[in-house]
Amino acid sequence: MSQTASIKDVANHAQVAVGTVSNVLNYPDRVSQKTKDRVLKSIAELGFVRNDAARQLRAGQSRTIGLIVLDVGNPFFSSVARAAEDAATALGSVVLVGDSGQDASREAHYMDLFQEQRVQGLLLSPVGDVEERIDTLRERGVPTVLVDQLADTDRCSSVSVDDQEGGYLAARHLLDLGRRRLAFVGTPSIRQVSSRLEGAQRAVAEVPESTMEVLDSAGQTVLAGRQVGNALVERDPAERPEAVFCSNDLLALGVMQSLTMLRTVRIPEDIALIGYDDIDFAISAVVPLSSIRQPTEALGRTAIELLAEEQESGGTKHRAVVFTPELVVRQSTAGSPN
Amino acid sequence: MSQTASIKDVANHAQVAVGTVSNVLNYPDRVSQKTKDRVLKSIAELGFVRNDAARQLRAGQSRTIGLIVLDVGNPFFSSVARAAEDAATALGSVVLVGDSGQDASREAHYMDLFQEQRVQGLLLSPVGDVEERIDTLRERGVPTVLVDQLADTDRCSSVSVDDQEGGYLAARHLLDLGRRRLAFVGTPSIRQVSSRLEGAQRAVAEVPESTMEVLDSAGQTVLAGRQVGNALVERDPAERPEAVFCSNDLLALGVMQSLTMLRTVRIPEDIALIGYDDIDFAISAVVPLSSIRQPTEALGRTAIELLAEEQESGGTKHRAVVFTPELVVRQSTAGSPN
DNA sequence: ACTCGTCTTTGAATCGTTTCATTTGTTACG
DNA sequence: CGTAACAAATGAAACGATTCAAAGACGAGT
Repeated sequence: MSQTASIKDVANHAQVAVGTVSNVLNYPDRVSQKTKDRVLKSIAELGFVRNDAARQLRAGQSRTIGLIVLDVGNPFFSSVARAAEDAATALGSVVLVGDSGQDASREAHYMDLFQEQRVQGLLLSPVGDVEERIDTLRERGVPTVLVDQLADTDRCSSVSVDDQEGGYLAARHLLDLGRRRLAFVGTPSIRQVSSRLEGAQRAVAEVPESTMEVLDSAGQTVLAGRQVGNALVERDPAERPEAVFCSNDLLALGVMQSLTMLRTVRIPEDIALIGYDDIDFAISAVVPLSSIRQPTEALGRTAIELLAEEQESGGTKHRAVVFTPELVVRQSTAGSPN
Repeated sequence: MSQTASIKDVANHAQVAVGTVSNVLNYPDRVSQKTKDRVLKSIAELGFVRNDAARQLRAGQSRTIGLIVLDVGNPFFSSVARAAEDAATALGSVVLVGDSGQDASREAHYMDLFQEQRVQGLLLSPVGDVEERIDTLRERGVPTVLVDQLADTDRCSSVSVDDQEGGYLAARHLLDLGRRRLAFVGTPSIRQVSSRLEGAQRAVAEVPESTMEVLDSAGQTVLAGRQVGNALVERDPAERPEAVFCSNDLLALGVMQSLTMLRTVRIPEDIALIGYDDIDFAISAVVPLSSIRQPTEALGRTAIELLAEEQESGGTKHRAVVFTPELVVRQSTAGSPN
């Protein structure tokens, strides 16, 4: 009683064969009402709970989908995760979330773990170069969908948002305000970030006399943003950029904190500031933050859909869905456009 | 090759017995160097990956810990979850996170799921009345630790923060500012929230002429806060409270958005506002938000420690750890104290 | 050459399900 | 009354790892 009862215990207690108990659980129609009642009663009395490990072992597959994100603390990812969970639940699956924290070894750790768990599939927002590993996974029958990053459709499916376009929109917006000396804050080693940077550089290239410096941040968190912000505050005012584009809202909020802390810098008058992701907290910032909105629910939902397609096709057909980002203008970039 | 190789395949390929392969994996010392090399080579060639289901089945236990939180989107919980994950990783376990969304049926769903997975233990931030269910779990050998809620030490362990004290601190602070007509915003059906409310009421009882109305919000999110805020804005100014205490920062930020949107209400002059949790975003709000800080890392870490203790004692000894919250004063409650 | 002890290796048994070919039971019909 | 048709129940055989008693290999000591 103290230890969990097995299906065999239930069978003994209900005076039936183990197969019958299994049928009650999985194919209730095959069992007569009378037997069913008896078995269910025994299940309740013994407090029987299915052993998922045994079930999986037999089935050869779990009902589990692995999701590896760059940072669960980032509302962008928790929103994507939530959407994916909901979509998966509707299909009778469960999503396990792993947080790589932008660390390639933690990412690898979770990939190994999920492989051992024989997950149905993997949703991955990659840190490093994972193309080879994904090939391996596919060979081993673990379909993978890249999330928030475009993939070759030869290799695997992906859902993403056009980061170049988003970067372009952000920088173009800053330039349209009349700002010429821009700064980009982020960690370009992440592919999404470098795409946003490229887009921004394209916009800068279109406007004569405009420049953009790149400030590499230590991570993509509020804290990292604060550090960059402090560095900006310490600069000679003439050396400060006129506008700052942060590769996500967390960074932007951190930068904002530092800039506004000592009231030496005014936003947007002295420095216009724009983030990326349009998280819920952007609107309620000290200075409501302009941002680039991404459709998080659609990302999460589509990721699950694509995974289902991969499974159906046996991992042969891949599809890349790309959403379009949207500029959201708020006070942090208010000001007379030229 | 396309399908995953089993330990038996490896054994054949390396010309050894299955037991030897298992030993290479689990007790490398028992195996001679020569054999080990050969087996490892076969493992690499066949791309063998351990099947966790089979391992668990045999072991009777998984290396998994279940964590059910009220809302992963809430930075408070994602921070606790992160700390718990780190602590668990150090012990060689993995944390699976389930989001109940403050819904008792989703909570039950995850409890069932984790039970089927035969988790090592459960960390639970409960929505409804779970005491009975916890008794059942304990009987079935699943130790449970309540997170962010005090428990009878007869039944199970718990890590929590003194919510009454936190509520008292918040309300007392508002009263000390000279405010007399307070409002409390939250969902008192959640135990943590009702404790905070009780603490606040204790403070109000200490100050003559002071009152506090209770505004029941639909959830504990930014959106729910916005709704309450809108209702306050629509009130006749004379009917509005002089100070508002929200049972968490998300609600407070939502209320703040509504109040400051139309600039009809000034914070803190017209309404002083305080939240709870002191999430990272509180400091960078339109009006930097006063709050009650909780030690999230300590909560997560301690939860795992207590779970380990439960396991060692076989679920007989329980312990309740209670941390003390801390008032953090920012601009949203600035003003001359009386 | 033989025994003893140590170090390796073996392979059958086990964990708890699901599956499926068989057996058993029941009803209907000629 | 015999049997065909169908429904319900059975139980042995997987699934893939770990465990452990037993067997095998090998060198040292007598």
